[in-house]
Amino acid sequence: MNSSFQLDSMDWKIVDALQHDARQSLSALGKRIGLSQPAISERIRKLEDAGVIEGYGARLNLQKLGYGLQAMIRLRSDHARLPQALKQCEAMPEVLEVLRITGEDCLLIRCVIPRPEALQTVVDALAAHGNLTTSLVLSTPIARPVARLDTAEPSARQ
Amino acid sequence: MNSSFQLDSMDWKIVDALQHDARQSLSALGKRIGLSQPAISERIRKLEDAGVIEGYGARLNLQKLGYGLQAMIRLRSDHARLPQALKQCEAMPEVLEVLRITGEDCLLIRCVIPRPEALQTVVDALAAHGNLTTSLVLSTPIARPVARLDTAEPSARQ
DNA sequence: GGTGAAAGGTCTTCAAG
DNA sequence: CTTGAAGACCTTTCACC
Repeated sequence: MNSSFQLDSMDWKIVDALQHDARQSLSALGKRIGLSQPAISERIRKLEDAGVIEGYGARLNLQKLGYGLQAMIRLRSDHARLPQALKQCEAMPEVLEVLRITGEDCLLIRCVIPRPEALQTVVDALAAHGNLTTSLVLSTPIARPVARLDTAEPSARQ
Repeated sequence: MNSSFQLDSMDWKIVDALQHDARQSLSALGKRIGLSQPAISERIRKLEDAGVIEGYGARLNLQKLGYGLQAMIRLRSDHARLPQALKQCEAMPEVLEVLRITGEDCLLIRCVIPRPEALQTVVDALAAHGNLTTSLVLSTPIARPVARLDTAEPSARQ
């Protein structure tokens, strides 16, 4: 099933708490949101089984890992050359994320760069597959986890 | 300070493992990478204290959470109107990430959208702060955690 | 859906090598 | 860095409401 999962307000509290700290104990989580520990355990299991929660990961500081620069590169190419461009992206560990998007540009590529010189090799490699528009990331003013939009109950479907 | 932290190959193995599964037990992690559990514990503590590891979060499936659409919006504005634009972004929970970038566009805004109609309200709100270029995200061909670039060569080239 | 208790596993902290 | 062990904490499982 690729459709959405029905989360009630308790599920969202659990999801919010796990986004903030995925390593906290289930008993601490239970106290925080007012549910018994076995109940938390069961709900998390269901969220995992349903694929809502895909896993747990560490939030890392790219700067401290030695990646002082981040770049967003838009690639404008024709449809036939896309597979080749993606293959090139896969081969470069600097590329963390590739989005296939609508509009004049086909791909939006996020990559990390240890040193300014390293950006050149990435750009050179990608330029073979289309026209590039490269932007350096100066800062990240907003970065936050996904939240429930409707404060109303999810049963309020149109 | 804000500079990089010296990670040896063991530290990188720990970071890689924690990116893959942050909830695994430290003893399991130790067995996987060949280090005793107290040693793992101590290294993780140092990585956390140094700010390399900023926290732990859940990886969520946006589709299953009810966000079928994702959009990347570029906003081109003048410098004086940027604070106002950011304030607007902060006020919209659909906006997950805002990047300040170089180039003709000032901001790159990632947002999630539950239904197509919801994109309109986001776009309308942002359009007051500058010219928008909106792209829908069709797919995410690549999304992977950060890894250590090979010390020898920055990246494999075809 | 919820509680509470027992059994087994895990983390931290310590010693000593 | 390692092993080993003690005590505290956590998770799972179960019976039960």
